[in-house]
Amino acid sequence: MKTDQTKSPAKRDRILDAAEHLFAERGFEGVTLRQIASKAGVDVALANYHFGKKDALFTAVFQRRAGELNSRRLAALADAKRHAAPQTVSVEAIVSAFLRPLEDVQREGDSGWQDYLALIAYVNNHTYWGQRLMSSAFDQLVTEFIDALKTALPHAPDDKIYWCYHNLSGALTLTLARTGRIDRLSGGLCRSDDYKSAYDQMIPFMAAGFHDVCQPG
Amino acid sequence: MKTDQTKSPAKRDRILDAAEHLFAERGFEGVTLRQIASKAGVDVALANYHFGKKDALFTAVFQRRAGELNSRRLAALADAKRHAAPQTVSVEAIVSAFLRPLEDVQREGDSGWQDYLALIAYVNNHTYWGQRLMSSAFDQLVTEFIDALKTALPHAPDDKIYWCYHNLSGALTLTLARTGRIDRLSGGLCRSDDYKSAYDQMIPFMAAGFHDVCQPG
DNA sequence: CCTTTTTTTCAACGCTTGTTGAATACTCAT
DNA sequence: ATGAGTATTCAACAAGCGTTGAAAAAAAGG
Repeated sequence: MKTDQTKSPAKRDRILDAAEHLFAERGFEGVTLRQIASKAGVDVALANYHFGKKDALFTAVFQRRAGELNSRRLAALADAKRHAAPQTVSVEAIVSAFLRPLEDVQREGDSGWQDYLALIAYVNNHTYWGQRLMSSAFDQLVTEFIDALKTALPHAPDDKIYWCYHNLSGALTLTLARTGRIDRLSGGLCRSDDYKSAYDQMIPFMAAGFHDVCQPG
Repeated sequence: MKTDQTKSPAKRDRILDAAEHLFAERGFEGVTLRQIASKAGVDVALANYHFGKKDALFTAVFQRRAGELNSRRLAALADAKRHAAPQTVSVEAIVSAFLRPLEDVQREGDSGWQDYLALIAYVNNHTYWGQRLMSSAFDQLVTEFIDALKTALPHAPDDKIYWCYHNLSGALTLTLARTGRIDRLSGGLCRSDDYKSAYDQMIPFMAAGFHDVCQPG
């Protein structure tokens, strides 16, 4: 059997799932291969057989779901453009296309997606080697969304668009991390795992911020 | 000599400085005590003598500057209230009081403050044990700012206030992390270490978001 | 100057880590 | 059934980890 992706046995995926969960919770150096193997119910050496070094396993986990996430977001952006035609798509619709696919995948029940999104948060905030992974996986997609924002805000200078996207990305990252901090601060009134409420308020919040910062005056 | 805080020798502080820098860059498990000792120019065992276990060293680093930061922010908030009196202080002034002290300490040249703020970003995004540190150091301060926001937005339900603060906190956290991602996305147009630009746009952005989400209708 | 206390280094401990090569179990086409 | 190819385990390695107790150096006190 050649390295056939479709016929890969279950244990390979169990390793990816276990690594996804643990890496998202405790970071790259915070997890040992033995913890991953134990959670996956396999021997330590198996991770090395399938993925090589620990770095490569982390990269494999990070890239596994990136393609599908990008597809869903691009489809949402295309939908928004189609619905708006022949007018240009609004900032709110662009932000919504950026965020709602995240809510969708989390709502489909697969807890792996929740782990994956938390892993994105970890990588995105990581100074040292996280940015290489972020760029390779998401730069192309982000550029498409930023281009759409430039079209929706034709009077805005580019640097303001980027800074506004930075705000959006930061707030989103903290949401994906699900740290439980808002639960504690609010005395249980808000919950970190309540994605719907998070996005329901984040979309108009960000749209208002974009418009205020990027207004012509 | 009893444990006299004021007469502590220089090597103790050098350990804190080195740990601050390395922990902020690579996280708790990503740094070894030997790396810290090497950067500080001392023996490995000295960290243990002064601070005990590795966890305690991390906690000491995190708490070292928390008090002064809280003082500066509280003073800024009090200033804003005084200037607004007898009217209530605006959302924009509250957000500004929350953010500008960060710009101040970074501008004073001490590179340790930059490391410390990046360390806050690391801890704030850490699911597993970061929240205990965040709460013990900053919950009281944040509650004061949120109370001020509730006063400035009397018609807003509490949960919306908390979600809006979550957005602010997330964007700020990504700023403090200085990952260099905005530099890459913008092709050098924006720079992660340009705090002034970051806050100049973040303050009106966040104020607009608060007002939009929390408006009565 | 001698004694006491604090600071710093030295040397090493026991343990865990990522990684590997060889041995075993499994899969499946013929 | 057999045998080639893949998947998985086993056992162990060298390296590096956090931590420690005792020795040495420095500082303080009278």
